[in-house]
Parts: sequence; structure tokens; C-alpha cells
Amino acid sequence: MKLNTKSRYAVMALADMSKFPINNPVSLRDISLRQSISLLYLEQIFLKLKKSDIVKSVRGTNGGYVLKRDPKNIKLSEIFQALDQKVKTVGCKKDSKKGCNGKSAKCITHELWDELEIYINNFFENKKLSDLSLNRGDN
Amino acid sequence: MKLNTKSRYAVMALADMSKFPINNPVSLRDISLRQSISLLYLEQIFLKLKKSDIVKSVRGTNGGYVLKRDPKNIKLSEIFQALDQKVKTVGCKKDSKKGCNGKSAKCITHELWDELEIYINNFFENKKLSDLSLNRGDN
DNA sequence: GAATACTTGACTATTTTAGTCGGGTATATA
DNA sequence: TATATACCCGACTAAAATAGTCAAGTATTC
Repeated sequence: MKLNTKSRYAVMALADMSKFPINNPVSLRDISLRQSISLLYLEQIFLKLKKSDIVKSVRGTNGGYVLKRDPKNIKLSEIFQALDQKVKTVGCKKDSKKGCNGKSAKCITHELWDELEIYINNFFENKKLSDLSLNRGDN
Repeated sequence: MKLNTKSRYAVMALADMSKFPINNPVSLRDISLRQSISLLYLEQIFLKLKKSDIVKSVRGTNGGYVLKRDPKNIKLSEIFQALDQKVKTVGCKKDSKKGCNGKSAKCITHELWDELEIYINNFFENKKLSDLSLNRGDN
């Protein structure tokens, strides 16, 4: 059970951005250097963040990306959703009528995984980008 | 972020077993049929559960596996550990001196992932096999 | 002694992940 | 207006993890 790098990097990159004055475009190149994340990979990630309205882009020289909202208003759950990163504990279909394992009803542990999924989502739902303790050190 | 089938099947299989009188060996063949899990795969899983002292085996005809403890005393976290299923949210080394991304210190979001890991482990730590609502239906 | 059921390591197909590549387009500034 | 910077975007790919299967056993009961 592990988090993929895309979502992790997304949070890292946004946390990096949030250290700078809002409306000041931050280039992916800079983030790439500071956080040691491949520039090309970051581009992929930011296209998704843009589509989900978390950042906006400024093209051209001195361009970059800008947070669309105050970090206080950006929930981590949004970031994960932007990257299609779902917490999927089960193969079981949500639709209980179909059944989980070809059988007629929910599988024996269905409730458990549902509960876990809600539990984890809850964590991200309650965390804001601004909650990350941003030490102004060398990172 | 998803759970692998091995851990999921392990929980399903043990939940299945716990419906039967303790000390009554349950064969993998039966579990396989009831839960629609490959027999060969179950064998792999149960070897690990056995090594971790969660079940014991009874060989021969009418043999099978038996829970070594009351379901009330089997934490889900033990089952996951038995299958080497760890909650790994980060690539960062635990050892904070090494640094996470080749840089000198912890990465900017290190605390967050640690927190998440503890949060999730906590879920499994507090759930017992006996907590699974076992409807005596067709599963 | 035949059938049942656990034991074990090695193997393999498929899927997912973690990126890279190549060729764009838009904008600022010199 | 040329050029460098930086975003845009789909397609591709190597490597790792997952989800199993296979083969060849051993132990026990009826």
C-alpha cells in the first residue's frame, strides 16, 4: 500500500510554491532544481493541477505557475483527485447489487474496506496545503 | 494508493475461517470455493500466515488450517505484517540524517507522510478479526 | 494404498509506475 | 522582431510490482 510519486511530487511542488508570494509565477525549472524532481515529470503533473483549477499558468519569459487560491483553501484531497489518485482499497464494485466476487452479495470484508477508504479520505479532506509545516530552511 | 490482493484475500479467508468452530480445520479448498480465490494463491498466503503464528496447519485428510488464537485477539495489523504489506507513503528514508531527496535534510512534506502512515497503521492496529461484521448469509 | 490436503520454490504474464521524448505554442524583453 | 524562456500535450518505454500458476513434493487419515 503505497502512495505514488505523482501525488507526492504534486504536494511537494505546491508546498514549494506556497513559500513564495502569491501572484509571483514560479517556474517548473526552479521547482525541479529545488525539489530534485524531473522537469518533464513536473510538466505532466502541473497540466493536471491546472485542469483541476488548483494553479494557473503564465506563459513566456518569467512565466511559471501561480496558485489559484490561498493555501488555506486548498485541501490535499483536491490535489490527489487532480492526479486521479484514488484510495482504492477494494476490487469490489461500489454498486452493491453486482456483488464483489461474482457472488450474489457483497464480499465478507466489504464493509471493512469501505470504512478504511472513508477513513483515509478523511485525512486528506481535513488537511490543507497551509497545514504543511514550512520550515524556511534549505528545502 | 491501493491494497494488494494478498492482504485482502488473507483477511477474507481468515474472516471466513472465523465463522467456523475453533479447532475445526478448514481446508483451503473450501475457502477457495466459498470466497472465489485461487487455491494455489491461498496456499501461498497461508504459508505466510502460518509463519507469523496466526494459523496452524493440520495435514492429511480432513485437515486444513485452524486459527491459533481467538479472533478477538487477532489484530488486522498482524495480518498485514504477515504478508509484508506495509503502509509506505514515502520514499524518504526513516533515518533523517540521510535526507530524502539527495538534499541535506528531510523533504518538505516529510512530516506529512509520516503522519499519514501512523494514521493508517492506527486503523489496522485497532481492528480485530472479530470486528468484521460476519453476516451468516451466503458468503 | 489411495485420496486429501498442506509445503515450497521457481516461474511467468500482466499491469502499473515512473518517468522520457519530441514536437509543439505563447509571451516578454532586448 | 528575433530569441530565449517556459508552458503544452500526446505518445512512448523501461523497470518494477502484482497476481497469480506450475511442478514436485510430504504427511495423514480412512
